[in-house]
Amino acid sequence: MKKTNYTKSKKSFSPETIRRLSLYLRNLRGLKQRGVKIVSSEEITRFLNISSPQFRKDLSYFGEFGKRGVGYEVDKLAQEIEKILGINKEWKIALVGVGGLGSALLKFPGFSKFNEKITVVFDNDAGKINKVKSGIKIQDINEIQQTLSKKNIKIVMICVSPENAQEIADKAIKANARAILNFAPVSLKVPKNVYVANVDMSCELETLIYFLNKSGI
Amino acid sequence: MKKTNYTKSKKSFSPETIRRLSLYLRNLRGLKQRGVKIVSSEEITRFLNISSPQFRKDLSYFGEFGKRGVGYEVDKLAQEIEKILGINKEWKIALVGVGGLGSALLKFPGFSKFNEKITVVFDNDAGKINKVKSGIKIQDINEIQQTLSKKNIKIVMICVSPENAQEIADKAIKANARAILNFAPVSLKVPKNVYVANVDMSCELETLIYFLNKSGI
DNA sequence: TATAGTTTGTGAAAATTGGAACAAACATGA
DNA sequence: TCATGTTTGTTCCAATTTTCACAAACTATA
Repeated sequence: MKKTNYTKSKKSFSPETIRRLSLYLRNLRGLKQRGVKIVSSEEITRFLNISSPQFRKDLSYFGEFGKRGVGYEVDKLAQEIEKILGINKEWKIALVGVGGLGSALLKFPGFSKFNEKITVVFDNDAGKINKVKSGIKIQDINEIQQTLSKKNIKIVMICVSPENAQEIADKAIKANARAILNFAPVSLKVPKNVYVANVDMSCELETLIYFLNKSGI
Repeated sequence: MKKTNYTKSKKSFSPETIRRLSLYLRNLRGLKQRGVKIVSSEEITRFLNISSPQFRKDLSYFGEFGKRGVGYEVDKLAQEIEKILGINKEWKIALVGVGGLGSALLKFPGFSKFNEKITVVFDNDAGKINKVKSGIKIQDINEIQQTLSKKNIKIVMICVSPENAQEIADKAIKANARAILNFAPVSLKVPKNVYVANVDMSCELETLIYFLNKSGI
């Protein structure tokens, strides 16, 4: 008897695939700015430390976006990846902790462009609350619950000291945050339905030092 | 005939192992500060999203550091990992670009503590050159060659705009830098003997948004 | 000393991830 | 229209990475 293929298993991809899609997207935007209309998998991966089959396979998990014998339309593929990542819609972000790093992130062009916008800012320092920074009024951290609910914000960037990071994470989650971008050098404990990404500079630096040191100065 | 074991193949480990060692170290330092003397592989991994066999195996690539039936001495293991990573000696770091992010990194406690120190700072803005920031005098970027050579600095943090990042990387490499911690959202092209680690915030954020979006808001 | 209870270190299995190869699809030019 | 050359999408295979399971080593207690 012939087996039907209804259960054709959609092969699952690595989370690394998603990270790479983000890289591809950045590159595509650069190409677009330079006026490039068509790009091949070979060209786009040439300087990315990624193989061209890897690129094609990453895309294949989500559909067919190229034309054989030709390549990929830069603009169209960029839009498709934006759709895949979900950044075709606007995402509002709350930032907690307006110290040096928090202030820098408020000005960071990588965020303010496109559809990822820091729209609310919190701090616990009375000297900062109600001041305006980069066009945004700093709110009391104790208002986080009502503000996130009212504005329906699900993403929180934590830029406070490692000692306070867990407490802030707890407050954010209580206020229905679902995703945390953590800049504090500490491991956060969160429930399973909350996503955490760590931007861990000292970890990157130490990894770098290991390989540098091993190579003999 | 009995085979000698001189050629016992030291199994090779993943680069992820190194990244995890850095995480373990941070945790051990936290435990030490809280006065904990002994820790088991189960306890230390409990909140790290890492399994306890993974922890033990990661360490096993470098030696035996625990006592069976007991666990690991917190302070001793921390020192051993510092030795493995090479951060038991002091590493001098140059920072290029004293904008918002660069200024924040100068104050970042995760770097200034321990043996990783930013000792030189460069910028190309005449208004900033020769000013002192966080106790360090900002130098002209054009002095990078002689300064890195003279002070024997091998690690460079790049905190400039994505447009200028490649040019800065080229200058740093020409000045004999061997490791680059890149904060600019761009992929750098470097020779094979230069190590690059990227701290890529927008990439992390977009990965986060993907999973958040997929989960249904 | 012997026994029971822990926890490490590690070899082997399982799972995941990346790479190579190739058929299918398209373009071009004769 | 046909042949040639190019590039994608995908299957299969190789390599890497993680997990599992358990012997070895240690403590504590009777």
